[in-house]
Amino acid sequence: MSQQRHGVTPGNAPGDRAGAVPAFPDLPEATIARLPEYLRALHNLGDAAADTISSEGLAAAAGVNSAKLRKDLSHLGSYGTRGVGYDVTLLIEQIEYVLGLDQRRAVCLVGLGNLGHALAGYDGFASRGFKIVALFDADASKVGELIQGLEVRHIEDLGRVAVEENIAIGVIATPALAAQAVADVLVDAGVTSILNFAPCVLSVPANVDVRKVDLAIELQILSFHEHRKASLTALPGGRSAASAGNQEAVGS
Amino acid sequence: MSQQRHGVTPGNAPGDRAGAVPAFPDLPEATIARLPEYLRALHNLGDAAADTISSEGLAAAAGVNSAKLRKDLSHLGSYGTRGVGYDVTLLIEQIEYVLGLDQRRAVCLVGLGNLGHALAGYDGFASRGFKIVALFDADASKVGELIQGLEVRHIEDLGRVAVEENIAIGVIATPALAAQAVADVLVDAGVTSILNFAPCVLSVPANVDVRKVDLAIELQILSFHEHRKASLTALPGGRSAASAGNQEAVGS
DNA sequence: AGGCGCTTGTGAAGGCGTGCACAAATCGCG
DNA sequence: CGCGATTTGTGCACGCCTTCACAAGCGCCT
Repeated sequence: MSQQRHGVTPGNAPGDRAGAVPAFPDLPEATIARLPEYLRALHNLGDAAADTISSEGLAAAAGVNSAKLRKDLSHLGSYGTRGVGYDVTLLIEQIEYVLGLDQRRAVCLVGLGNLGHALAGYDGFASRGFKIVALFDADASKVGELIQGLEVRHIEDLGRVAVEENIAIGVIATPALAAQAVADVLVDAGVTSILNFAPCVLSVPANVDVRKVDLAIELQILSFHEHRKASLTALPGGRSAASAGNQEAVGS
Repeated sequence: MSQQRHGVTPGNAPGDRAGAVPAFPDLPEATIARLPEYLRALHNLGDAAADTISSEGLAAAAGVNSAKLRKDLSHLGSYGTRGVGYDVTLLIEQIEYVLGLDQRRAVCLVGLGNLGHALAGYDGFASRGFKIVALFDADASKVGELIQGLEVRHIEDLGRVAVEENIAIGVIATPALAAQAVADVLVDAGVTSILNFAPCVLSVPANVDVRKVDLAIELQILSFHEHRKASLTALPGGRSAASAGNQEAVGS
């Protein structure tokens, strides 16, 4: 599910390999969403395994169909060798290049409640190449607090600092009521990507990308599936606890 | 994008309204994912506005196309009145019923690091009808700690407690290496829905639903769009800061 | 009572994504 | 040097989802 999308108006030459410059083959959104998963799987494998991997193997590690994986990778060029597989190092490089991970992007985090605190200290960001360079909150009592070596600043400094530090990505972890105002400030400061944890819809200009993570929505979706499963009572192979271990392939 | 899905094998009578019993019109996954969003919008509106709302109005509040909203709602029956709109209260009731929110579902949370702590205290869960009834961690030094009035238990009690408390949904906020083992225990204890925050693929039986939230992946997707935007330098309406305020409709 | 405006519900078309199945390509071995 | 085993890259068909456009239905006003 692509989240809030926008007109892209690309129109590049189709067949040119991504040399080292602009010019993007416009990738399907679904593919883009899976590339980070492939990348993670590659890093896990790269630690221990051989220097080449088949589409079947990588697909299993990433939890997808091998045909899908091949098609995804084919969109960014031919970086595999028939009869052999994909060069792990080269593939990592390519995916990181396409995702733009070779360039450090400055991230700021707004809202340091429970969730914001956790995000500020989340290992996953740093270990995947993102660095939070500034923290903001509206609560004066939080300003000045040190979190992971970063000082919390007042939100009124957000606009200025965002410009100074050339921040590209803003993370909103404020209450819903404050989120739109924060987004407006971020946009004015030139931020063009927003990750929104507040449970609300954000209005932004068309050139700004917004992705939303709503924890409660995820639970509600699971709740639906629970409800559905519960309404199918009389079924073979019901609810008896399966024997230990994981005996199942990872569905599509 | 539906996450890890599984064969459903439904086959219900198509035209029957959801009276008060089982029998589900199998909703499209995409629709299910949007229902919580509609529900939130309805709650926001219900506080202040009239007791009826048009598809156009609700669609705007939820950030979607009005045609899509009507089709989504039509899947769960005709709860609107032509020429008038949807009865807010009735619609809320219906969506909550379909999502199974009228029944409290017990949730447990495993892993009380940074993220787990935040999730344990997250208002959004309680306010949307979910109640975390148990906390678990493998770290003995965390066991016994009180968080939001709940005592952290050792993970070896997970299986027993999950059965006792009839827990339906498990939230995994452990490091990636521990996640699969935790999932196995949850599954053995009869948990049939898992929300996974660990950056890894989980293997579970086909009757268990898994949804995954990976914060780093969200950032990487945004990073791609940043990269793409940056590679389209020479464009009209470039990067000059827009004037204050939000001047844009919320794209599809 | 009749007509008019408004809004829902839906048929149909188009686009996107998935997965199969196979041709093309590469390696290794005899 | 040729052959077979292996694996990538992709043409094609199918199904899901989105979007448009419009008929059907409802309430209100005259």
